Amino acid sequence: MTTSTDSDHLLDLLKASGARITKPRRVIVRILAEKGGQHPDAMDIFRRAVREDSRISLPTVYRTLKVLEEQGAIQRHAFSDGRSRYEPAAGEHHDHLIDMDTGDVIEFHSEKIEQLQEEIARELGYEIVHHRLELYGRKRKAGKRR
Amino acid sequence: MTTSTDSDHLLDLLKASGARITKPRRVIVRILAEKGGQHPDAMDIFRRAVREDSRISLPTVYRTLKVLEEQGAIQRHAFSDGRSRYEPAAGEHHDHLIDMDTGDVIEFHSEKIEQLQEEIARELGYEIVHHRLELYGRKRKAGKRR
DNA sequence: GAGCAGATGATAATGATTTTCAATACTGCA
DNA sequence: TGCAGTATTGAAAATCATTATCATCTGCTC
Ligand SMILES: [Mn+2]
Ligand SMILES: [Mn+2]
Ligand SMILES: [Zn+2]
Ligand SMILES: [Zn+2]
Repeated sequence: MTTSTDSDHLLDLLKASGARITKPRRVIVRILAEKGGQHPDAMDIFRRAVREDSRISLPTVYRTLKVLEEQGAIQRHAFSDGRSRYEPAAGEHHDHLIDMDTGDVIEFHSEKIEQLQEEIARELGYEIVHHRLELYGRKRKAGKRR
Repeated sequence: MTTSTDSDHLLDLLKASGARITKPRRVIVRILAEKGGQHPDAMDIFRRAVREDSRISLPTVYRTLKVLEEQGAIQRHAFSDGRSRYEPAAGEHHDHLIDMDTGDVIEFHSEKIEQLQEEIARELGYEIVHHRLELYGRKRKAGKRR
């Protein structure tokens, strides 16, 4: 169980930024550090948070997420489903493949693609600040000819 | 001036789907087929439309855009600025580089990247239905070392 | 433990997009 | 060309996710 550690890391980032460590923030940060069910949206987090402390409000969830994002502690993604989804910014950069049937989010990374992107931007006279690469697909059915 | 032709093409697609060719639709389609100022959002289109026919309403703009999208006549993009942006689905597939300072949208295409995406999805057991690749950057300043 | 700035919850506000619904205008047909 | 019947429209209200307001509360420093 690395839960405690990851959670503490987020709290440290918060503290370092001069923010106060409040009860709601403890709960929200703990949820973000949880292993299963990644890329939750604000409502997902809110629902889980309420289970731990029924007084927590949705605005506080949003406010905490915003602070964490500004601190670079978490990342916000806007997949094509309206809401924003969040994930701790721990690991290295990666992009996402979204299962259109289940909604599952699969992470991947291609150094080749990353480099090609840089190359393209350079040729166009630009410097990439950030990018977004999302693949939307469905599981390949068995019988693949060829 | 290919304007007339492009516009007519969109109208044909509409007609083919059994939709009625109304005055507002003519105006909106004409605007979408215009050459300059591409990737307009609904409000952009609405403002231009009102100039041609002050009776046109925003909901009608949205409704027409939706019909056109369902017909595959136009594509909707959700760049990271809240609103959706539209463009005729005429040409070949391409991705976008957004100038973070000016908001300019530059189109590009990399067959290599497209193939790498397919490869990655296949390895993960998926078939790509569609994808989204957006580069956000700023113009590279002169003095580039190296 | 007191004091105060920052944080919270309840509630209203936003902004983009969609829905409702009565009035209107395309279209195919007489 | 005239009409009926239905798709489409405009005005206004509703949605949805997210943010702002503001009075109250609470970490945190001394
Ligand atoms: Mn991820
Ligand atoms: Mn484009
Ligand atoms: Zn990437
Ligand atoms: Zn592409």
